[in-house]
Amino acid sequence: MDGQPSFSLGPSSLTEALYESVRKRIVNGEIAPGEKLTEIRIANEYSVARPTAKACLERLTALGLLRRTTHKTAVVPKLDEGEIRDLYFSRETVERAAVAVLARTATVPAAAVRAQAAMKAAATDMAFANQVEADIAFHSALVAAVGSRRLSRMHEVILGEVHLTMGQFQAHRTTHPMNVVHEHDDILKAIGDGDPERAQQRLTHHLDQAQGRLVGQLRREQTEEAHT
Amino acid sequence: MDGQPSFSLGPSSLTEALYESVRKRIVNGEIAPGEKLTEIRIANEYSVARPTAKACLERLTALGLLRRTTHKTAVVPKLDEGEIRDLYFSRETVERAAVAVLARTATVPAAAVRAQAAMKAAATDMAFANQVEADIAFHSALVAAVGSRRLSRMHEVILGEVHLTMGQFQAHRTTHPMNVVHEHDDILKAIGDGDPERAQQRLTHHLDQAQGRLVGQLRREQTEEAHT
DNA sequence: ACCAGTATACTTGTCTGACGATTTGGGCGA
DNA sequence: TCGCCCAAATCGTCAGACAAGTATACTGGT
Repeated sequence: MDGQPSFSLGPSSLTEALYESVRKRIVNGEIAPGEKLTEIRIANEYSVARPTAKACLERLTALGLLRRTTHKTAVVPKLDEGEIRDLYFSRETVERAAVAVLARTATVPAAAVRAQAAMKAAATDMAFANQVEADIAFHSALVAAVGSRRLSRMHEVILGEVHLTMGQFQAHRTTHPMNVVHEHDDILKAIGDGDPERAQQRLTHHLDQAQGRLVGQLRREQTEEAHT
Repeated sequence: MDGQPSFSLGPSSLTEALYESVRKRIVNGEIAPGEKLTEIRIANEYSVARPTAKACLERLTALGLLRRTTHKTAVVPKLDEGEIRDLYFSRETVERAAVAVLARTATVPAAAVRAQAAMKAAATDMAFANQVEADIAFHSALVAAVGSRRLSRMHEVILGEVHLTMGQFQAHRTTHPMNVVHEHDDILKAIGDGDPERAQQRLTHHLDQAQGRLVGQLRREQTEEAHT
């Protein structure tokens, strides 16, 4: 698949490249939730040694992108409603702090506005994958602009699970993406005006909407599944 | 919640036991900051294979308890003032969210009051190590009572670095521990009264005090170091 | 005589292969 | 039909060899 060396100054380390590749496949939904991911399978698919695959699975497990108990096969998790709520509670905690800090100095991250532009483009092209990508980039830019290494690290883990869940529902996506774009704009506007309270309020609203869409999708899927 | 097993006989896994042991040695300051921690050293000290030691060091690096760049030896970090501020900013973000949730339902965690009792006992006995331990347990109980797996996971990482820093300064500790006990009591009181705003305010005050003590200690150490 | 550049050796990290321990699933017997 | 036993598969651990980077010592030049 990865044809030429092309540029592929892909992470100098082999384990790093492997990790990134598997991570991408998981969050993009290429590997279905509940699917068994054995060390041997990874080792064969990528032609690497098993310990290398093992290290990769351990890292992904630590980030919550895989579930595994001792002596059992790792599986990609399917987040239920309770876990989605937990995830978004944690996400809200981190991002509220971030936008408050940014609004206090009226700092609008350049990377966030770039992500917004990319999202609008993806919305008109109906490119779902790019949409999700841009959405992640937007929120990531918000937190990164705070300049706190630890906050960014926490957020990265959270966003990993968010990305995973969005990727799993990506195929059946129905809601119009422009709503999301407008909600993002509202947040940036509040930050630019130096209004921390409004920025936090807008962010909470946006995340509540997103969470609602996910939970709704999940319920729809479950009822549909019960009919089979 | 932390129900019965409570025997916690050494983790069945060898890697787990090794990890816990090394972690304890680091956060307790038994391994000085700046000290080189090679894989071979760990392997020899515990009579385990190199890959096992490697996995251990990788886990600790991921948690921020070790710093390592490619092809260089892992060292236990010495947090400078900027990093301590970053650490406490992240800590405040997480714990503020926690106490707000608890205060909203006026839920005072039983584990927290137990930790308070332990802290008072340690204070009268002048047992520094137990003091730090109880302090960590108190804040950990606060977050755990929220019931959010992800918030607890983030907090665990943060507290690891906090523990590390406190352990490094533990020897030269001068401030009276009763101040800390009273600050903790204020927080619990506000939670019990169901007053989220005051609980957050008390928490922020407490963390500012703690951060100030650490930064002060750090500066004193540096000037003292410059005289040699 | 001192400084800079280079080459060598040591340390460290990474990758590969194999063995033992444990859990899960299926088949046989009661 | 239920329980026990066996077998297959998977995970955890150990041992070894290769490649990369860093530090040190040496030599040449100033």
